[in-house]
Amino acid sequence: MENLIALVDCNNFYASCERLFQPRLRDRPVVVLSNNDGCVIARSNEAKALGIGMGDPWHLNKDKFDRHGVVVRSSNYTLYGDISARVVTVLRGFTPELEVYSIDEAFLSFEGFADPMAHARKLRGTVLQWTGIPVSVGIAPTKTLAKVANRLAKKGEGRDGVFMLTHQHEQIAALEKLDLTDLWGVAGRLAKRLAELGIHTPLQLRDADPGILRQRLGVVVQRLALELRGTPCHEMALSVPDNKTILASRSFGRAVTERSEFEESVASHIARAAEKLRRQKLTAGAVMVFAQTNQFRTQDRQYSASRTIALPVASADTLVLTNAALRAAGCIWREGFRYKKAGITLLELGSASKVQGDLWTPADTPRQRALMQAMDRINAEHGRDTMRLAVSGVKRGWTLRSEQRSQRYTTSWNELLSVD
DNA sequence: TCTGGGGTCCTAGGACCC
DNA sequence: TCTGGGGTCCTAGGACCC
Repeated sequence: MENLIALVDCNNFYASCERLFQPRLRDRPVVVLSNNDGCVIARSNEAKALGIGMGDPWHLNKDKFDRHGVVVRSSNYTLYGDISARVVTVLRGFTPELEVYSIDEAFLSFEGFADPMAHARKLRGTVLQWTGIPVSVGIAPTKTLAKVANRLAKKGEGRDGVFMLTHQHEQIAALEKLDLTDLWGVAGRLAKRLAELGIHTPLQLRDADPGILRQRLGVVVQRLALELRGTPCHEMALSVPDNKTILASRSFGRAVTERSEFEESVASHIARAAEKLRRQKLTAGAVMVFAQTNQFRTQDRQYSASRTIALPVASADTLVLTNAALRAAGCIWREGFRYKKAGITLLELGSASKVQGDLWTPADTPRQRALMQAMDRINAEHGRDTMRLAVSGVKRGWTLRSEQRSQRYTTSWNELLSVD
């Protein structure tokens, strides 16, 4: 069987974690609350049966929870992260290729296994035995179909929490049981736009013309439809990529009107974000601060704003340059109305281009040498190994920012290159 | 009074450049 | 100096996921 993917999903993960160490919570409705005990983010099956919804605010439901004897827990992410790692360790024993998709889900390549169902059942039993966490397994040729299979496994289709969708007729039968918004990647807005195109069911989406989907709704929806047909569009990501953003945010919990209090909050959030950044051994290319008013107070005028400050940052062997800078350095030249890039591997990194440090060695021109010397000089002045050359909109002018004090230097290109 | 926090990817549109 | 077309860069925002 080619390209079989298993999605392993922990059942009611946070609630299951709480139960591990509190046996008295077994068979009782359990909910786990978000950071500030604001709203429900996990529910045991018993809690779901009481009609408690994902995201239900606690302060509006306290009475109901009391009435039904619901056990309410604050979240403990350290604990959940630890148990998640244990589950992943067990899963690694069942496949050579695994993608950790979220704290409670992983995609496993089941390619080449003689009896995937038996393998999955064994996996499920082992995870439960070794970690105490119940999981469901969905198996299919694509990630999107594996999600579908997993969903049905949770609903009791298949056997022992395992459900497989290998044949087309099975896939079609499965899709007939779902709504559009049950699909991975379809929420309310998209469902509405699909409906405008006359697509109301997962099966209709599966059989829609991919070219028209692409044209009308974008590449994401096109991929989704192809995946539903069994054509993989999402590769397995075997290693965990570096974060592209790190966010530290909190709701205030009450109205903040004093500037000083606001500033204090911003400072502490930035400190927390920076801690995460250092723990992951990353550097930041920019800092963004945002704030918004309480969207639930619809009687109030709403406001939101954000500011971003670019930081000049690069690892020791990487320079971050814009194309304009490369062009100026003679690495990119113009031919007619076309630009050509000379022997450079340009990796798109956000909207800047990331250029490997050895770029300068093979293509060594006087202009490039001058640029490097100029940058060296400025770096030396500010005690940095590397710096970013940012191109401002000033005519024939370039803005350099040192990392140290975010100072700005505006100078002409020729002035920059006049190295003494 | 109290309504989460942390992510990813894609697209549209304007400024700017040559 | 004018011209037009096309590319890049940047920002904001939408949409979705867990």
